[in-house]
Amino acid sequence: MTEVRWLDPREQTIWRGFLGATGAFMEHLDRQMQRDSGMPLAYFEILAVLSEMPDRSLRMSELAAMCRSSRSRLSHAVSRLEEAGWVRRRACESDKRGQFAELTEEGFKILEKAAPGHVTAVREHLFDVLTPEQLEQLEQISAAISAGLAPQCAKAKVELRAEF
Amino acid sequence: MTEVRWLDPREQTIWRGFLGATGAFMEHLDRQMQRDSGMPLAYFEILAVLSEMPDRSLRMSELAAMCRSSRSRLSHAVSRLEEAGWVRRRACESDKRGQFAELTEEGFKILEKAAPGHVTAVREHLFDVLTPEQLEQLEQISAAISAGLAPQCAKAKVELRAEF
DNA sequence: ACCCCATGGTTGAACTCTAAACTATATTGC
DNA sequence: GCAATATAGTTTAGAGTTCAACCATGGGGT
Repeated sequence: MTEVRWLDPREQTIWRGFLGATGAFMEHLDRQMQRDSGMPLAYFEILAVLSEMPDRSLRMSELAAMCRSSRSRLSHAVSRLEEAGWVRRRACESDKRGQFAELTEEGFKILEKAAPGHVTAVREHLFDVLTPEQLEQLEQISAAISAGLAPQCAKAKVELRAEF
Repeated sequence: MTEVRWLDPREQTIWRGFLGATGAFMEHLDRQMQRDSGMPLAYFEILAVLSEMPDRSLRMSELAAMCRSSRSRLSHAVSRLEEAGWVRRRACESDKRGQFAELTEEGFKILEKAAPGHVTAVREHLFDVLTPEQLEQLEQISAAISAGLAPQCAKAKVELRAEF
């Protein structure tokens, strides 16, 4: 139980800047998707991930992992997408607990319509505003943050077990 | 109406890395706050911003701007925080449409309790995993993204006017 | 074979967020 | 001074998310 190391003014500036930039950027992308294609960005990501899979289908839990989504959230989302006719569920033969989510033909068409606007927005507000060096740096920074987070998840699991 | 410039594999990697890192990081902070202090990160930010103001109070719209929140969202959030007794609304004398949100003594205490865990998490997963040079870079990158987004907002307002 | 627990996934309730409509006050231009 | 419009903030309805509880199947150990 040591003393808290508060953020000094310089760190505050960096932190607020980071929050502001990523927050505004993500919000912009989400709004763009909602406005132009009538779905939240998270749903677009589901369609996008599915479209890149052989058979355009994936087990629910794998899909959740790829989309950084909880199982519950994905389940709700897929239900919604299923109602829209863009995704269909299929049982898994080898594991009867399992479910596949599969992109429908209609879902693929919707994805094709939505993708250009999304990619354009990403390019315009990320790749076009950063220099090649900055992109390199951003890659390293992202990697470092992810790496610093990974043990945390592992630790959480261990602690869960340790409760007995 | 020119051709879409799709992301090449390298750009895809950077983009996915960025999404993964920021997504996981923010989610971690949100979960930490929810678990340890029973409120979403967004609510903590409201309390934090208020606490730094003279009189610990701020007009609703200014508060919304500082928290990168819509007016509607802030209104809901403040209602919730008011129920909890952590914030109180006060009418504005000079502009009778206006409202101040003011941090209560109890709200300040809650904030003091929640802050150490939050700051520690931010430090642990951001400042401790990046080198001083990377922090510098991140600051520049954030600034560039924000700058690239700012004209967009201005443009949106102009277009709104142009509809007449 | 059976018990125990882990895993895959869904569900329902409570909560948060968004968008649009709405009220009330302020401001502007004639 | 008044109509038109802009601004501040709230409200309502609907959509999305979270959390915990839940069902069903799978996989050991004994």
